[in-house]
Amino acid sequence: MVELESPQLNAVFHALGDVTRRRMLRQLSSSERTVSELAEPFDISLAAASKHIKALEAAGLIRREVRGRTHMCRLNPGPMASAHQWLSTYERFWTSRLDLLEQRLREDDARKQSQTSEGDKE
Amino acid sequence: MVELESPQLNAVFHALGDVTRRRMLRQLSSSERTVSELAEPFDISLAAASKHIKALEAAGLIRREVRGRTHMCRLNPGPMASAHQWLSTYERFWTSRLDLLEQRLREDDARKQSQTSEGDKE
DNA sequence: TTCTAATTCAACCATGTGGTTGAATATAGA
DNA sequence: TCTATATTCAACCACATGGTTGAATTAGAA
Repeated sequence: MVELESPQLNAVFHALGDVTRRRMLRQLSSSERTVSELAEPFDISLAAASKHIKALEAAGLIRREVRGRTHMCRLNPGPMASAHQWLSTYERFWTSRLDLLEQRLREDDARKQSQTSEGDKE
Repeated sequence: MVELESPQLNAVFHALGDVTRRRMLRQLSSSERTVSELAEPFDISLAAASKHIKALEAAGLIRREVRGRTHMCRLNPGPMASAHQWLSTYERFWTSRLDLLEQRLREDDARKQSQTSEGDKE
């Protein structure tokens, strides 16, 4: 059910590649917040904060519920799970020394059967 | 030991926010490759590929070993582990319904003690 | 209705990004 | 030594990004 297509991942990783936005997510992990509440800790204009929030929303990382004139934002964890899952593919590379040995063997293997049939998708 | 400071995370997430670079990492997960080997599947110039590789290197996601005139690249998993770990902080938000209930309670809690002492760092 | 608060929009700016091409560098091989 | 290969560098371009300011929009509150 978790989507791993590129456009989504692009947006998610891009959104996460900014400290301000990561801090906003951190804020939302304790409770939902309005736009002004999210903007408050930062020394930037409300308009700038609004743009950051739109980036998070575009990546699907947050959801917004308009209540009168205030916009209430809350975390939407799905895309984070996708990113997490994408990274998990590489988990064996950092987990154990044993896996490292295994990897070496697979490398030799791959090296033997020259460059026929590149199964790499993303 | 895993570093979670912002500049590193910025570079890592930024590097991951591009399909070409993610595909390059995918290639490197089966075996180490030279610059030209990494560039081959893409319809871009070698110079462009070289830039992508530099971005991955800057993020610490790959290591390069110069062997004569060829540059051999291999995966460096550490920073991926950092990103993975960063995301893990939010794991409870997507794992179980029970955690979702717990989160609601924490939200109410946070809401009660107004906005005093924002402990949010990133 | 009128004032004020919450948020976005639009225009603008400096800088970054991903791509190009052509030249430069350095090494392997004849 | 001469030539071909592997890679980077430099200059350039179009467009995205993150920021600004000031005006517009919308909805509570008086």
